[in-house]
Amino acid sequence: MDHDVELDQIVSTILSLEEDYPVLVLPQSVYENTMLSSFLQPFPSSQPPEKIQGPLLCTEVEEQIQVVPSPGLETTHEAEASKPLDQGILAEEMHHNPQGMFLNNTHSKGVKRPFTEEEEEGCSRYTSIDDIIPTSSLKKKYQRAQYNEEQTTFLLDQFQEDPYPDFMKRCQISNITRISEPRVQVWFQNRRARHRKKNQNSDNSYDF
Amino acid sequence: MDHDVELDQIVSTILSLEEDYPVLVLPQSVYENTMLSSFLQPFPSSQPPEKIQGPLLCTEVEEQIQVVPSPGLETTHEAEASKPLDQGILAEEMHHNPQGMFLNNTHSKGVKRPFTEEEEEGCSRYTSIDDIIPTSSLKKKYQRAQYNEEQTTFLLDQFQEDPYPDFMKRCQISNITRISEPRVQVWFQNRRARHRKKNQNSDNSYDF
DNA sequence: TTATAATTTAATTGG
DNA sequence: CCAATTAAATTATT
Repeated sequence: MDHDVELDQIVSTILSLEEDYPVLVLPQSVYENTMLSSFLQPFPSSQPPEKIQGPLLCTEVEEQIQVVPSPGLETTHEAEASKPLDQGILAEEMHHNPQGMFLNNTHSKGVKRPFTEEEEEGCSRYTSIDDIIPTSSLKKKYQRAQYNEEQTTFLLDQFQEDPYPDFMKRCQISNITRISEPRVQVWFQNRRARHRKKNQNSDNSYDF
Repeated sequence: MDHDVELDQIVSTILSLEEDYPVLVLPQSVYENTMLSSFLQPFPSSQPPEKIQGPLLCTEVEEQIQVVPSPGLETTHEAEASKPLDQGILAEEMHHNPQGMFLNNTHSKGVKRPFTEEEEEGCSRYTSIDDIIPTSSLKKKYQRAQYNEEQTTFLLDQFQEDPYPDFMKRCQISNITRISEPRVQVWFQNRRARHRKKNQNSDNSYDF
């Protein structure tokens, strides 16, 4: 479980800056029926995800490795901001317009996630050459999340609007879906890879 | 595949200055069994890398994109020197890191590589959602090298000795591993980042 | 088995 | 140089 308190605080802080930032593009139905601000709240708990407890589903964890009691897992996103985060946040960057036109080569626009400890490094699955850690018993279990349909639908929707969400957008998505921001990032990476592979095949398949 | 003839010439030139320069620190076994000079030669081709043809592995490329015939890929490092290399030699400087600390950049020592054309692009921008994610047809293919174990072991060995090899050392490493000098530099950058991330809890992970 | 989450690593971008 | 992020490839889980 990569619960990162520091990152949660940063996410909370950056979410408080929402007003200065372009908001997520939401489905049209949202604008018709609902206030926009209500969609920046998490999914209502009235429809609890089947297997998801916190922001991340842990399929078969809470082994003996789980030591940290994970204080306030359900409310970490709403936790009070306690860090000024006065570095690395430049609200007005606008390298990207909502129509999907990128002004320069990079997709990495807007606010970037600061350097936080995530992915504890000692748990490499692969026997790297320099990792001379013979104790495979300490190896952490491979954790695989599974997102419910509500979450997936929302992610797919956002993917349509912007397959390269910056840190700010990922925080908003995280806040809504209750999926931690790093998992959101991984989801988009995998989604892009899948999209890329699909298009690559379709490019060459027409001459069959 | 960033084959840069001009850079190869520079590499060759600087390698010719080896006598005036400190030599790579090599594993102890080298001193016992082999002449030092023999290790400044490339890895013997008697053990050909499985998928590596030249200095760079191209997993599934050499498609229609590959246009340049890459003249003398295997011997570019030994090419005759033709450029005096009288520019870009600065010994010492201070540099600032985003964490707010000024570090004495004692790593950046010796000869530095002059600017080379890392050119490219001018690629057309994308307009539709499907084209935001670049595919191989639209964009120059992202080429990912993969170094074999012999190369990786040698690089790791050198990293242990000096995580900040200057241009001269990188040329030597390039000459031995048959990995182009820019790739060597990228490898060390990524390696330092990984090392930094692994023990970022320590006081100053910038000190190796 | 496929689908997909997670991990590793080379490469890129911008500062 | 560094931080962050990307693509590519692979591994692991369901």
